[in-house]
Amino acid sequence: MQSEKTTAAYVDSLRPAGSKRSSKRDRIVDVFLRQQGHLTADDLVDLIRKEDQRISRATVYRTLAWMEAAGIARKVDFGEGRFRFEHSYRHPRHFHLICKGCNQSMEFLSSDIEQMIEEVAEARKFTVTQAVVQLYGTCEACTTGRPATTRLASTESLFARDALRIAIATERSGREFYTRAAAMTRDARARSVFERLSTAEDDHLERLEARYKQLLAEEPDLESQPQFLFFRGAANGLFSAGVDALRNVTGDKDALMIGIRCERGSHRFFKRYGEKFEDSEGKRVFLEFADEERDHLELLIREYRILTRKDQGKGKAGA
Amino acid sequence: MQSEKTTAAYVDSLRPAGSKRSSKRDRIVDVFLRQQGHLTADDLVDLIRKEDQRISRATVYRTLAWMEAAGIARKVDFGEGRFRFEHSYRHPRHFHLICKGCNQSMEFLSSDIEQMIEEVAEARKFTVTQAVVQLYGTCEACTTGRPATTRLASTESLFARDALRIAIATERSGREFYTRAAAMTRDARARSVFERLSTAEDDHLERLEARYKQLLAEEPDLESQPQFLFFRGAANGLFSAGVDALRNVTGDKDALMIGIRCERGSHRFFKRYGEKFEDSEGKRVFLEFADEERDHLELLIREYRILTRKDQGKGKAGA
DNA sequence: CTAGGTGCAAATAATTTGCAGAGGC
DNA sequence: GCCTCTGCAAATTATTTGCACCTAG
Repeated sequence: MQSEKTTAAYVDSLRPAGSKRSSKRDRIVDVFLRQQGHLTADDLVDLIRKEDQRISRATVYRTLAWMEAAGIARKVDFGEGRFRFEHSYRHPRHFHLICKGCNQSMEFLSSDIEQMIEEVAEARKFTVTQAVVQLYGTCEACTTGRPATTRLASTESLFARDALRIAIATERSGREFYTRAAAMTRDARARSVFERLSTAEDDHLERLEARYKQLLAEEPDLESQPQFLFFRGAANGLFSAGVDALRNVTGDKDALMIGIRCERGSHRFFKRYGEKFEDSEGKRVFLEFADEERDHLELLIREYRILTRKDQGKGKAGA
Repeated sequence: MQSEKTTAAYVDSLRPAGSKRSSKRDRIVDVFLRQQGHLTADDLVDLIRKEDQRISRATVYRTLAWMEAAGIARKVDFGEGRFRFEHSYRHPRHFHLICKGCNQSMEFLSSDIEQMIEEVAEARKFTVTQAVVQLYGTCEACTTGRPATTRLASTESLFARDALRIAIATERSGREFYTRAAAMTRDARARSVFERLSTAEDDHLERLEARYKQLLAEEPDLESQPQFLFFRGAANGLFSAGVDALRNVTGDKDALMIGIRCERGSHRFFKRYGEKFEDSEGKRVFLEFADEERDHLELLIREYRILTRKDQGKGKAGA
């Protein structure tokens, strides 16, 4: 459970200027942040009433609107004819699976869907501010008997777990890519760059694996929980396509170009998913890695330019 | 504009058993089917009242529920706190872009998103009955000035246009694939199969192109309308990957195998999109092509088996 | 002191329902 | 004649608002 201090700091960081504090609102926000799942306004009123009878339904509605404006709460619509609310604290944006049998909702995220959405929006010149993806149907528990899965882990933990898995696969494939590239590269400078990056990826890999272990130590049942983050191309690491491509490659420049492409994808991945956390340490680690991948990227580009100049020099000399 | 006869037949085909007809309901259904776009219950009441003052709001609500149950109407929720309704007649299922500026909604479809959704559902063992994808934001007209694009074409026409484009690209790439495969194949039987299929694809191509031209003749501005159907892998035809793959191939069996894979994708495409039409001639054409592609597929598989037996025979004879 | 914030009760807004009468088969 | 459909008005549900009072800065 999160300490009150942490959520208080979180709320303070979002509290809009020119709004006065009030004990009622603080109490509502506090109760709301202690919940998980998707509450209706009425659910929240009931929860509040357990702690304080003197809070009116109107105030709860007003506070919900206030929290939404502040970015503390997100309004979600499951087509029930009323809204539900989920909080953003340590809770990245996501999509929903909604079971019509048990009225439970599950969360997931798909990089691939997000990307397709961006492509559609771009083609239509549409600026997306909010993407809603909701799959209605029947969950596993309702289809089979009723052994409802133990749903314990927070979205944040699941997100961290899956993002780390992808990151680890990426670093692993990156290490392989750079090791192979170093072995096949003739240009000495380029080779030493590949060697350096191979070592760097190895270092990242160790840190990520340590973090993954730590995560599992904190929540041992995390590994058995269902997949949350879907990211097709990255299941084997963002460099795995590059490793394949390396096989049909002859020049050092080609290897650098492949590295650039992979590294760019990798940078984007860490940046994008680092930013997905509304708040957390995971965010810090991912953004730090994003920076390092960007450094790698720049290094590769620099090296590519040098090699290109060399070739041109040769070309000119030869001509 | 659709003839009344056609929509009447459509409604009759969906009318549930044991329900009796009534002039009021018929009138409401008729008015509803004449509209396009997403109507609120109130919009519909207003429209009805223009033709008949004696119809009550309750009846409209009840008829809307009746139409939804019959599959004539689809309830859509744009998070406005009330529902809207769109009809299914000649109107395939789709996703929505919703502009918060002008409250207009646009429709689109993405094969890729649909596929990702299926993958997520399968991984979570979730049975999806309805997939909602809604992108909220600002449309082009609201972002720039106000030259609102002429939105005239029906979803069905746009769907037909884009599906035909993909189909044409697929047949074109299929023809190229089979022509090349025939040229490089040593086995006489297999070669003649490839030649036959090349001719078949050429025939399909002509028919599809004729249909496409006809579509444009009916609605000349169709080509300038925005993209409706998004299907990444198929922009260059479902065989284009096969054409590429053919370059790195040596055996006749490999060529057959690539053909099988492409043909399977192509069959799926025609089947899936043929079925998307709630009702139409496009459906018939697509399903007919799906059948023919399935025949191709079976032919290829048969040929593949024969070639495999030959090889085994040789292998045994040689051993 | 003054701009918010709060409670209460009334207002809205979309949709549903009970009931008595009308109408199709 | 029976069962469904319909109109009307009242009920229900989720949410918002007017207004008088309260409270933090």
